[in-house]
Amino acid sequence: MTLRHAVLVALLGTEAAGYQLVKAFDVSVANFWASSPQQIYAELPKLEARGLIAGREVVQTNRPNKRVYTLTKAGRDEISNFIATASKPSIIRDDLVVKVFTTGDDARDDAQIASELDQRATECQARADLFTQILRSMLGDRTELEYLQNEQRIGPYLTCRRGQLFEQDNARYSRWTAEAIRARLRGQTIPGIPLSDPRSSISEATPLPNVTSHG
Amino acid sequence: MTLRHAVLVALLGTEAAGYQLVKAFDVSVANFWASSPQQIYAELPKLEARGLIAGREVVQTNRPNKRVYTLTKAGRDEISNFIATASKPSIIRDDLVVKVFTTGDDARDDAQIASELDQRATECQARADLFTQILRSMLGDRTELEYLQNEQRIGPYLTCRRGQLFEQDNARYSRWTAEAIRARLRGQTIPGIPLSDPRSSISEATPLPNVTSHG
DNA sequence: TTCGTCATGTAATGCGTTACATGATTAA
DNA sequence: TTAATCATGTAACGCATTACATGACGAA
Repeated sequence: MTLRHAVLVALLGTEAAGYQLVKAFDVSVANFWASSPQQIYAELPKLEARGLIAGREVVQTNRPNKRVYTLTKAGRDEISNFIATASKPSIIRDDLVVKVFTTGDDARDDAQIASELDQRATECQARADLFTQILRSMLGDRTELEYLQNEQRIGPYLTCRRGQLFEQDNARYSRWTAEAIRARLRGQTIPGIPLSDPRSSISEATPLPNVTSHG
Repeated sequence: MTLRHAVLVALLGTEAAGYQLVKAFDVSVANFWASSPQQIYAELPKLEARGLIAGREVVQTNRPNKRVYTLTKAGRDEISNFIATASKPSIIRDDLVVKVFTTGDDARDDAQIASELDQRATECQARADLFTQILRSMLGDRTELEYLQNEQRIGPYLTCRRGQLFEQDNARYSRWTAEAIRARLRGQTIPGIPLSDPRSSISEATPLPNVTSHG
C-alpha cells in the first residue's frame, strides 16, 4: 500500500492536479515508484475520501477545468507514520533480465536478447543523461556540496540522483552482458571489456559520479 | 503477466517442485523478479492447466510427498515467444527512497530516514557479498572469461551478476545519502565522501568489478 | 521442546495493467 | 491536418499481498 505514500510525498510543498502529478511521476517519483496515469487518477479520490488530501476545483478558460489537491494535516501525519514504519527491501521487475536467465539454451534467442540489451543500454544512457541535466539545473551555479548544505528540501535531488545511478548502472550492465553473449556466439574473446580489473568491490572504491562537470 | 515467464525460465534445464522453486527464487530469480511463495505455488497449477509444464507426484518416505514439474514443448515455445516480444522498461519499487524524497521537511523524520539508510546499506552489502560467493563457486577455478567462453548455460551467472551489481549500487547510494542527510542535520561538511570527483559518468570509466579476486 | 526445514496450500482484499473513451487547444 | 498537450476518467480482469492453516521430521 505505498502508491498512497508516493502520491502524498509528491504533494509535499506544492499543490498539484492529477495531470501534473502524472507528469511529475515521470521524471521524479518513477525512479522509485513507477505508476501508470490510471493508478494515479484512481488514487486521488481515495486519498481525498480518507481526508489525507483536500481538492478544490480550478476553473480555466482555454483549458479544461482541473481539480487541484493539497496535503492536509492528516496527510502529513500519514507521511510521518509511514516514515516511522520499517521499509521493505527494494524490488526490481525486469523482463529483460528474465530473458538473460535463459542464455545458453538457444542461439537464436541469445542473439535476440543481445540486441535487446543494446537497445536497453541506449535507453538507459539517455535517461541517465536526462537526469544529469535535471540535477545540474537544480544545482544552478552551486556545487553539489553547497546545494546539499544550503537547500532546505534536498529530497527531490537525492531521489533524482538515485534514478541517475540506477540508469547508469543498468546501462553498464546491459552493455557488458550484450558483449558477453555475443562474444560467445562468435566463439571469440570478449573485446573491450576489462573483466580482469583488480578491484573487487565497486562499493568502497568508487565515489558517486559528479554532476557538475561535463554534459 | 511475467511471473509466468519467471517460473518457466526457472525450470529450464531442471525439473523442480514448488518448494524448490520458492528457494531458487530467493537466491536467483528474485534479483529480477521478486515473488512470494504464495504466488509461486498459485502459478504452478495454472501453468500445468495451460500445458506449459507437466507435473508428476513423487512419493517420499520421511518427507511429505511432492509434485515435481518439467517444462513441456509448449512451455519452451512460450519462452521463445516471450523472448521475441519487446521488453518493458525495468521498474523499481523502493519504500525507502519514497522516504528520502521527503528529506528536508522534518528533522526528526530525516534522522529516522538516515538511520534506515545505514541499515539498508548493511543489508545490501551482505547480499552483495553472498552473490560474490555464489558467483565464485560457479566459477570454480576458472576465470570469468574462461567461464563465459566455455560454459553452456551462462544465464544464471549473468543474472546473479545483475543482483550483485544492484546490491552494491544500492549499498553505495544508501551510504552516500545517509551521510548527506546527517551532515546537513549537523550543519557540517560531508566527511569522507569525494563528491567532487572529476569523473562525470561511471558508465564509461568503470568496468564491472571482478569476482575472482578477494572475498 | 523448540526451532528450522520440508511441503503445500486457501481466502480476502487490494493493487496494477490494459483497453477504451472524450474533447478542446496549440504548434508544426 | 496531424500530432502533441491538457485534463480526466471507466471497466474488466488478473496479479500481488497478507493473514491464516496444516503437519511431520530432525537437530540442538
